[in-house]
Amino acid sequence: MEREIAKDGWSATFAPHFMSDERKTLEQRNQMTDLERLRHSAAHVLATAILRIWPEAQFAAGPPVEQGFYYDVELSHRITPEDFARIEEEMKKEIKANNVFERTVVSRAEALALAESGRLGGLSERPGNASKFKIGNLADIPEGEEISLFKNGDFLDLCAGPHVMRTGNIGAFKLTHVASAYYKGDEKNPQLQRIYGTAFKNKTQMEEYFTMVEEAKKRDHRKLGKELELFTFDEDVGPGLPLWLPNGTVLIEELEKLAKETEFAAGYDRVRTPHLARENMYLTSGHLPYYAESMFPAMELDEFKAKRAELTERRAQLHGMIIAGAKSLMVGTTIVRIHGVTSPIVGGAPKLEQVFELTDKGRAPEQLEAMVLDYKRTDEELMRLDEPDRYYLKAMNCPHHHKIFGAVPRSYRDLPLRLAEYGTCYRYEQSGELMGLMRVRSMQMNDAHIYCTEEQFEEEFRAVNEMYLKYFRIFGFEKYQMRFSTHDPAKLGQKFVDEPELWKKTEDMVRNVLIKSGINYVEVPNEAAFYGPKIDVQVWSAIGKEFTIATNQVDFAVPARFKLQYRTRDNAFETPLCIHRAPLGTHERFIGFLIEHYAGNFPLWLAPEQVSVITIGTDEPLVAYGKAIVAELRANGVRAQGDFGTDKMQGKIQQAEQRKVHTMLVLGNRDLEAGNVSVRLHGKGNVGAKKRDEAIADILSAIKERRA
RNA sequence: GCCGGUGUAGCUCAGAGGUAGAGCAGACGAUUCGUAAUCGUCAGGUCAAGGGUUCAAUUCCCUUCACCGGCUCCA
Repeated sequence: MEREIAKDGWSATFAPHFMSDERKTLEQRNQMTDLERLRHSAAHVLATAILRIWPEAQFAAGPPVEQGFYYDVELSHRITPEDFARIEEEMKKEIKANNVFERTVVSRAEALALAESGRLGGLSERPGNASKFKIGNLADIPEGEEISLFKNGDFLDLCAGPHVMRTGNIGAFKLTHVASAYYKGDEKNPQLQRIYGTAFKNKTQMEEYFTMVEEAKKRDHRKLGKELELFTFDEDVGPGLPLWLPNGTVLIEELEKLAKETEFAAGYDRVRTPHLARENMYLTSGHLPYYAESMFPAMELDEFKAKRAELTERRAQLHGMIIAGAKSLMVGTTIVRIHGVTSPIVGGAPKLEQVFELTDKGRAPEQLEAMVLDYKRTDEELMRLDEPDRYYLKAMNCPHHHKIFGAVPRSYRDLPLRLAEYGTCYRYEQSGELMGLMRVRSMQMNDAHIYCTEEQFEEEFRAVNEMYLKYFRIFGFEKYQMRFSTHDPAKLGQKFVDEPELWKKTEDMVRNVLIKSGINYVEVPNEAAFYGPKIDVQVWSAIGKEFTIATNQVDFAVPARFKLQYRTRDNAFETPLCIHRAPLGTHERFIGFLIEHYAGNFPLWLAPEQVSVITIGTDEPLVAYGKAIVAELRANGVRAQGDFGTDKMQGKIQQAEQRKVHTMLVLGNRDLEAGNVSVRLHGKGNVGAKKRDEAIADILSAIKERRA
């Protein structure tokens, strides 16, 4: 697997790492780096230590990961960070013993026997405590593949390796946190305790790592968002629903400006659509029921709510009365027919919705008969009431855009039609998955849908990819990965629309564009959208979490569901292809990522506070000079403000630096006399005096050109 | 959603079964200063919410809510 080397250093250990969902092959395992071997070995040492304290522990999997290693363990004792010290003590002993990692190859039967006896993942045989997870792991090893065991000291484990030579090779390690994980990642399996740690060749490297982690935490968008007053969350508003403060709103509006300019130049038309729509549209689009659990529950508009409640109540009363009446009068007699099926009353009561019909009218008192008729009437009336009208908050903009496409007759001459909107979508993400701005429940998407013919597809798709790259150059993104997601033929008709030829055709088209454009990408099977293949751009947050920041998807299925058509040159009807694209993703995630990318030190064009004019002292002529400069900047659309108060200059500068104001113009009497301003840049310090007009012109051009 | 952790002033955090503290931010006053903080005064809290134990709970217990970490890198 290719690994990018981070240029700025902070992200080195968070470099992209693509692992397929499938079990890692032996071949891949043998490509483990030295550090990964060491960490994998540390996981075995961790298991050894845990077993010395809790011999009954059952182990599942203990691989190396991006930032260290873990081992999954089942244990009735809840391991907490308070236990770390004693576990680490035992680990140190094992490392000090400098035991060799001995590899042995065994037959499947031998391995199974060792697992049954509890020996695998144990320090000794444990009768009655079979290594159940190891048995499960064993089952995943393909027939014919070598089965190997590794042993360090008394600890014997089913393991494909590879390891370092001796436990003593683990120079430095530390347990970091404990979490939970399902065995084999399946929530139907038992939940295990996952003990995380990290390990390095030596102490110095480990210390460097922890320093870097601290640094990374400082650029976490959640921390900076608070410090710079960009956004906030409020319990009363709801989880995952960010409130954009004025500073954050500046970022949004600058991004929108960029997107609107870029899209206008690229021939997009802007549209606007409501935040919700009727149920029926989402039945057409296929979001219901398949996407339903990611959508907020429906809002029900029930014109007949009161009437419905009244009738339901009445029907329930009649039901009770009929049953009671029938029972008391004719116990054990079949007197009631329900939807044509006669059944005795005694015993189970018929269901409320069922219609009663007396079968033995001669014996039924009039009163009872009247009640049955009333019941039937009530029931029928209830059935005649219109269904309530249901509205859903939109989780995607595509259905609305499809409706716009379909709103007027389209000709091939109208294509490609590019409909763009910063549409606000709402998704009911699981509570545990929310994460600052990176995963939210309300989001504004840099969305557009391009309707085109098959012939136009390649050019359109290529142009979208170029738009990404253009944006990424502006922002100076270097560490990202294009991920091409394709379908899995085995899941046609389930996870993916059942159109094998179309899948193949569009995937080939997309792959072609990628290769022709010389774009570096990884292809991931089984990750496509249900309606077509897609390209996602993956980035990593400050603390190393992977996110999709932009997406470009092909849709050859949903336009047909909406019966979208255009008139062809030969006067026939054809369904267009649709490209869903969001190069700037959503405001929420994109800005979350930008905050971390820039560590809050935004370029001038984006900075919420672009210029602060600071006077040294409060002399009237000086303040007047400062005010004039602020006014001129603001007249030119620059977010400038003056700090003319009585604080000391150093104090004003510190305030501005802490707010990460991009440019500070410091004015003293010397500047006033010379017609100068002293320019100070955030993080760069004083860069010297300049003529006032020159300084203003520089600021304006840097903004206009969106210079980094 | 599930497992674990956390929740004290706007922010960062201290504290303890006997009724709450600091720094910064804020307000007011003084300070006239050349590139990351001058000084003083004042104000700030139902200690997340609800319930329980107790003479007494912010502290112990339970529930709820929110946030954080993990559940995706599976011998």
